[in-house]
Amino acid sequence: MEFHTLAYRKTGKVVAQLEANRARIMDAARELIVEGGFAAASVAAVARKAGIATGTIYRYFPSREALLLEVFRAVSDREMSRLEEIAAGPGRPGERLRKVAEAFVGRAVRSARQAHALLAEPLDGTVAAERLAFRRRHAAIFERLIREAVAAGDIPSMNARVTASAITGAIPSALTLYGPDDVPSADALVDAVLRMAGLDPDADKIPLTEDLPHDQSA
Amino acid sequence: MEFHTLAYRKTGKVVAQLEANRARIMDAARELIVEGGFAAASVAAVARKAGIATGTIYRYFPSREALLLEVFRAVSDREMSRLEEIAAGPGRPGERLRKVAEAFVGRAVRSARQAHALLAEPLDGTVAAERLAFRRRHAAIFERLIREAVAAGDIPSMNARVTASAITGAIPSALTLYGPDDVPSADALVDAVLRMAGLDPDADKIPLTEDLPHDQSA
DNA sequence: GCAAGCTGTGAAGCATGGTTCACTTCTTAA
DNA sequence: TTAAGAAGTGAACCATGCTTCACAGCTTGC
Repeated sequence: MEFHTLAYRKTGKVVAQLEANRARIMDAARELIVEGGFAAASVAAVARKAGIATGTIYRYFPSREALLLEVFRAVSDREMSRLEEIAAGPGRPGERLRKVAEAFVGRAVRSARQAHALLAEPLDGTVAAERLAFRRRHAAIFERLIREAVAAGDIPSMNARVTASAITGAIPSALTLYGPDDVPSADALVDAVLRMAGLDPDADKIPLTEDLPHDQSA
Repeated sequence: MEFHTLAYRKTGKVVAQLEANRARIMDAARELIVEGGFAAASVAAVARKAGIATGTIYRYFPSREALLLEVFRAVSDREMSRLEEIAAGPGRPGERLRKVAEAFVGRAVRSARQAHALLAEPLDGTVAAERLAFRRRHAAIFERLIREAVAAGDIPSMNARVTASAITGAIPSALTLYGPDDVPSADALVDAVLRMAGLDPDADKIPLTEDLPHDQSA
């Protein structure tokens, strides 16, 4: 048995370079997905956009599927944590419900193509399962808020789970039914969502005296 | 120039046979789609299920795409005309709105897998465009009813198009979010849809002349 | 029965696009 | 400077699945 000298060891510079490359690949994939859907994000196209050879992709990701999955997760996690933050924030449940709906709709309207890719673009395999999970997290946020709002007496009693999953589908549908370039009024959509949740969309447009800052119930 | 005798001409029996084969191919495709989604309806699989050779498919349809498109159209047209019939029927707009929602939801719940394939299954190409058209027809039905209901004073003023496209997505979402085997309560879903359209779901359960509003402002 | 014309066949052809791998290029430590 | 080890390369490989086509088999009119 002989001791080999280690002629090579990753140094900080190389590690940074590798991480940068990984990020560049993910960026390239994300841009392609946003521009042309998942189908446009072929391995060859991603490599070209990232300025590397196709084979190099496989130094960073075990498969195309894994790459797309990671991109999807990164984007959707960012979106989701924002909504969860609002949902957990201060204010009456009904109020927070409105804020979450506004944030969801507003974000989706502002970056319509990304929202389309995230929510409506046809896709398959593991990524499809991930999207389902993503939408369920959406639904879970609304479901929880609806339960709280019912308990607080802000809205009438209803099936929270069904209403939440309906809302979760209503928003993407309204945004995408007429294409990513013909996006509807965000306000009108938020109003529709609030009605479905049993809230009066006009309730806070005329500021009422009843705005007691109720401690956030959890 | 010479006249050739016509040694062969399609007879009624043959024509009937051809039509039967065509129908058998479409049936096979439809069943495969319902069972396993569009991906499961490969040309080879359809041929096997129909009891013919793969090449024979192409005697009846110019391409796989065309076959799937025709199957999709046949199924969705049947669904759609039922809804349009109800929408055009008698009764107040709000009443018809409720009936359409009930029919849509009820039908989808009863044949959950078919509804899933029709509404949520990932697909691509021409069929994707056809589904969009299908969903737009759904939305158009609701949009028209909402306009009528607003005009009749049954519901408050709202953006009819946005509300309609939201409803159109809400129903499939609620039905599919937890898989085709865990279908939610149809009643709860109809209630949610009615609330979004500004109707009180309980309005006709207890036949009051004047419904006392829920005290929903705290 | 026979020839013309149509339908059925399924293996081969082909397109697409993910994946691999032998090779080159680069980085590091001595 | 040199050698070990790692990263980059891209053409070839391969899997999937739609489509074609030369041929066999059937139906019809005479």
